[in-house]
Amino acid sequence: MKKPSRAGHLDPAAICRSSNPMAVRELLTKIGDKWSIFVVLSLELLGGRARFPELKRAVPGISQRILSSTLKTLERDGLVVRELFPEVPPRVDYEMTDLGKSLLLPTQGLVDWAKANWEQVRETQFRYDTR
Amino acid sequence: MKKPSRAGHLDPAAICRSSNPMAVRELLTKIGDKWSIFVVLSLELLGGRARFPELKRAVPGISQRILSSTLKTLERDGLVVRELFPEVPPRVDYEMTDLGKSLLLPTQGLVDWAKANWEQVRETQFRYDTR
DNA sequence: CGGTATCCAACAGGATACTG
DNA sequence: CAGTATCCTGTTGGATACCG
Repeated sequence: MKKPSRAGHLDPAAICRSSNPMAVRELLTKIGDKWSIFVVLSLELLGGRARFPELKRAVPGISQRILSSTLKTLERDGLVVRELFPEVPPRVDYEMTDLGKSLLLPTQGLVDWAKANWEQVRETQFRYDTR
Repeated sequence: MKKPSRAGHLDPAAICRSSNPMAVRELLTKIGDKWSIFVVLSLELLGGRARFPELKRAVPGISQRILSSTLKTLERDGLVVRELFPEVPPRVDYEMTDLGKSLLLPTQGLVDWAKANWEQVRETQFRYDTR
């Protein structure tokens, strides 16, 4: 397990040097898309394992096509696993992997930040726009 | 200051309930775009304050137009401040705000995750693609 | 049920040229 | 110097219809 970075002081140089910075951007682009975070969080909310229509209900507003492609990307990345039961009608379970669950933890950091500061961001935007 | 969330167990329900979940997605979409993170990190790397061409040099590959619009968005969000010196030729300084700096901290969590797990993600992708 | 195929609108962002 | 204007392309994602 990786230990959480000690707070206090942050070294942006270390951030930029750490492995390849592209990984960071790719990760952010990936989980920063319109639905991934919600799908991951909803799947965890459903106990870490759920069927397609359960997920669809748990993520209001998502279309079938987007849920499908989002899950495929998550599966490709190893964050969820897909299990097909060859029944009629077919049934598919999606389950969080340990890797997927491990991503929830740092995500929490951003959630906390958004929770703590988003209102201020909105106000700043408003002031900027109404100048 | 917000205290880092205690590890051990994570409550996704809390994540989903925390303020509005839209804030989280908007934040991720924002910093998950192609250049924002690099601009923010580079600005911090340059000591938290820099001029336009310094930033441009510090972020290889970014175009003038994109750097400009990225900075404008960051300014609108209150993550950086823009200071114009009415000289000829004009000169503009960009500086990180405390809010902007505070975002670096949770970002570090994702950086750590990417550093620790990205190779595994790539391998998983490769295996998925070559099936 | 759990998708894929097709079509389309919106937007991000790159190249280039121009301006106060 | 520090942008903006214009043009253009690729990608994201929404709607709908069809398939095994």
